[in-house]
Amino acid sequence: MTMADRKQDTLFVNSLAKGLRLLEAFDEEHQSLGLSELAKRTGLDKSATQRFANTLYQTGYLMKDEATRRFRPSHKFAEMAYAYLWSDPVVQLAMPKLIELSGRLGETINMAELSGSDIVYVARIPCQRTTFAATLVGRRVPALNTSGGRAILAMLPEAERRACIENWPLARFTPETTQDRDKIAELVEEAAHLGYSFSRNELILKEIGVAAPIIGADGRPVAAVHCSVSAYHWTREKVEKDIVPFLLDTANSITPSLR
Amino acid sequence: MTMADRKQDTLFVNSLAKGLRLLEAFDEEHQSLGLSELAKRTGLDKSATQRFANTLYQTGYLMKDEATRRFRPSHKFAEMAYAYLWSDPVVQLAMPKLIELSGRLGETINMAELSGSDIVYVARIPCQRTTFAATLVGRRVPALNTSGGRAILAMLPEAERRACIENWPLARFTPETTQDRDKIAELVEEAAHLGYSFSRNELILKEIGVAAPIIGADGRPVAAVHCSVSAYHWTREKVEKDIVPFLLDTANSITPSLR
DNA sequence: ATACATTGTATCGAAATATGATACAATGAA
DNA sequence: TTCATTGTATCATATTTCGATACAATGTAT
Repeated sequence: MTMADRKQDTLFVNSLAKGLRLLEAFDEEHQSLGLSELAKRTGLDKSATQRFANTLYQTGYLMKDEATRRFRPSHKFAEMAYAYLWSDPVVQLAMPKLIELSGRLGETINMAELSGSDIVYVARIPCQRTTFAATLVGRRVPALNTSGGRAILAMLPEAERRACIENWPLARFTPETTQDRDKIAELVEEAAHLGYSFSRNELILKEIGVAAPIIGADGRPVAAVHCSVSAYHWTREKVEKDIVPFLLDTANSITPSLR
Repeated sequence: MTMADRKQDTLFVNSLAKGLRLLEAFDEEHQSLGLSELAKRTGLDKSATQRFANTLYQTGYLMKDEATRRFRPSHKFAEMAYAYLWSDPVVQLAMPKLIELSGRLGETINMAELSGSDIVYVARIPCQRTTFAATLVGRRVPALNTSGGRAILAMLPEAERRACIENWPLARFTPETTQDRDKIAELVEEAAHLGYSFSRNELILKEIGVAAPIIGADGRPVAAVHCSVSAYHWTREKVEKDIVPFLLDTANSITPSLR
């Protein structure tokens, strides 16, 4: 449905959608925004931006630095995450098992769910050496560039898999981030055979990632458990020996039933 | 500003505010909601609820189970948390230090910020034995019922402190949750002297909590670092000896500068 | 299987609400 | 100081939302 169609749709409240656009204007590069920057980023005119920003401020979604007049996301953003995490049966099931895995391995454990062409981290148990961005829930990363995403992809039917690999966006995080779709196809193929996916230097240099898919009750992959270790201390062989068995075990034990 | 005043305010977009009410309708007791339940909880009529829910669905904020027609929060909720956490200078500063502390103590570490009369957990590093709700970012708990909240309160000026203790809401999580405001005043007083706050059985039975405040550049408390341990393995004395020094050290090292 | 209550979906005229142009104020840079 | 930029306030207009109503689908009790 295009924007024009929505204009006609009497069940679509444009004012709400526009207001939500303001919330989405805040990201890594835009931690705080002034009114005119907000207008630019949302494509709304000055007056509309003013009204929506004010509304979000009054309702507590945005904070306002009275000195600079700039807006920033508020706690409410974090509270919303709670509502989501609490409601997600996979998270409920997984959490204790992820903690256990983290205790056993002593390394960073993540869980991510597929959201469109990205994965979204929904659980993170950091350890020393974990980079800041990798400690925060809700981060979105293109699925094709992560072991987690590729582990999930590997469990999809052949045709679907292929289409995703062709069309989904790629990003570049390090000089080594895989940009070649044929190479990604290979990696996914490999993951389909092994039952887990391996990555190196994709998001951060000298980082090794292993991920195993979590399969839903309908047989489709819903998420991935992911372990991230330093290439200074680990080799692929050592990971396969000391991490993969536990990782697979954990992932397999998290199989959500139909409600 | 009351609802009636807002009606007059041309800078307040009611449609946006109403839409946001739907998002807030989801909490611990309401993981998924049907249209009429949503209407009941938000106080909107059937048609309005229909339009707003549909809009939130179209924009990806709510998921819809096509079988049951019930709505649920989506990943977007978690992504918003990322925007917030990323933008918060205290979180940025604190995260690595919290991880270090967790590594050193081997116990659950949290950080919470004051939000009105509640504290909101913005960072959580769980360990074995951590209960599910205590692993999720964004949880809101009445400040008076937590060591974290009381540690923050203790750093406020006398008069302000007193007013909060008189007026802020209390909840009951266990039979032992402190309900007596005089007792709470005592505990806050103690925290003001010691520089940290101690709790027992407040949120969960057999849980001991210690919390130390983080002071902002303006001298006012902005957050608290919190450590939670089992009363089966720990006593107050042992906590004071083996945990408090490190906790205070960590909290003190997180002092955000003015931008 | 049938009737009934409940919940969700679709439509539309009326009117309240958001619109966005504009003017003004405040800030900060030259 | 002047000028450019950003934020704030106001208002007539018509676009949007409103909410009553009718209809469809679901599930429950008889």
